[in-house]
Amino acid sequence: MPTPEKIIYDPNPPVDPRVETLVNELIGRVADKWTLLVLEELEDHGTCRFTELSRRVPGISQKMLTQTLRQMERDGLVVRTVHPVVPPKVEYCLTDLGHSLGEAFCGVWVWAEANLERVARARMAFDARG
Amino acid sequence: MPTPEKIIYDPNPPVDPRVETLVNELIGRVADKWTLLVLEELEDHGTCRFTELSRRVPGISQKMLTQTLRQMERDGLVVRTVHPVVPPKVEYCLTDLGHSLGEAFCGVWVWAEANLERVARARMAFDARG
DNA sequence: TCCCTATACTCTCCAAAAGAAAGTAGGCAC
DNA sequence: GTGCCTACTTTCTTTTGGAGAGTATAGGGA
Repeated sequence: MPTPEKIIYDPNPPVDPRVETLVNELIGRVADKWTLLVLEELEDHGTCRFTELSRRVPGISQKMLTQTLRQMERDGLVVRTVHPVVPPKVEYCLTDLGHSLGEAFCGVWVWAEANLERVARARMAFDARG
Repeated sequence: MPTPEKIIYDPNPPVDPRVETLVNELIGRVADKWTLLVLEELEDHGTCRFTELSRRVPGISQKMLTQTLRQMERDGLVVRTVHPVVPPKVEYCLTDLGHSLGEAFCGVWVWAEANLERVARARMAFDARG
């Protein structure tokens, strides 16, 4: 006999599971540490060059910056403009979509700033409990 | 002679760089794929047991679920309640802090749902350009 | 002439993180 | 005894990430 498959009452509105999967994937893609930090820099400083970003985003490697920017470009979050000069000059800026994502993340930045202390205290308490 | 250290005008309000570093760290910690998905499940379904979560969060391994829950507990986002019975029973639920983070992320879920199509189209266009 | 600089990558190598799968504890039903 | 149940660990393999060197090209200086 197959597993009887418990019926659990779900108080939430029925959502197409395929949409949910896609949303989860997109969240996983976009809620990435480096994507967030790059997004924030471009929000704050507008159009930036590659080296400028690598200086501004603390701790990012060139490899990850390139990779992150490519993915963001593919997802339609940034535009990449190449100026055919020597030495090379490439500029990145947010699209409307990228900007709207930045706004969506605004609440998280505010939360982080507001709750730094609480998290720090929670960690100390946890670590003290062993 | 040391590098002359270009002076760039920064239009943003001066923020203590130490605070910024801490916020960045916290964002990196909290804006993690699995943390987000677990947070969302606990928001939607309230208190959950370990196995329930591992069933609900698509694709998570037991190792990552344990690890994610531990970190969330350390950060004060969830409470872990052990019922000393056999077989073991452990329940997880969000704290106020966890709940507030869930609300902060709400905008991102809404954004993802609203912009799935745009991202999909952007990707197709990008891939078509080669 | 040769060398150096600047920029935006790209490549290679190694360490760290994540995933898959099997193992563990310890009562309980059979 | 055998096997089951849950919430983990442990081990092993694969993937990912970071450090650092290499690349192309034009202009400037010795």
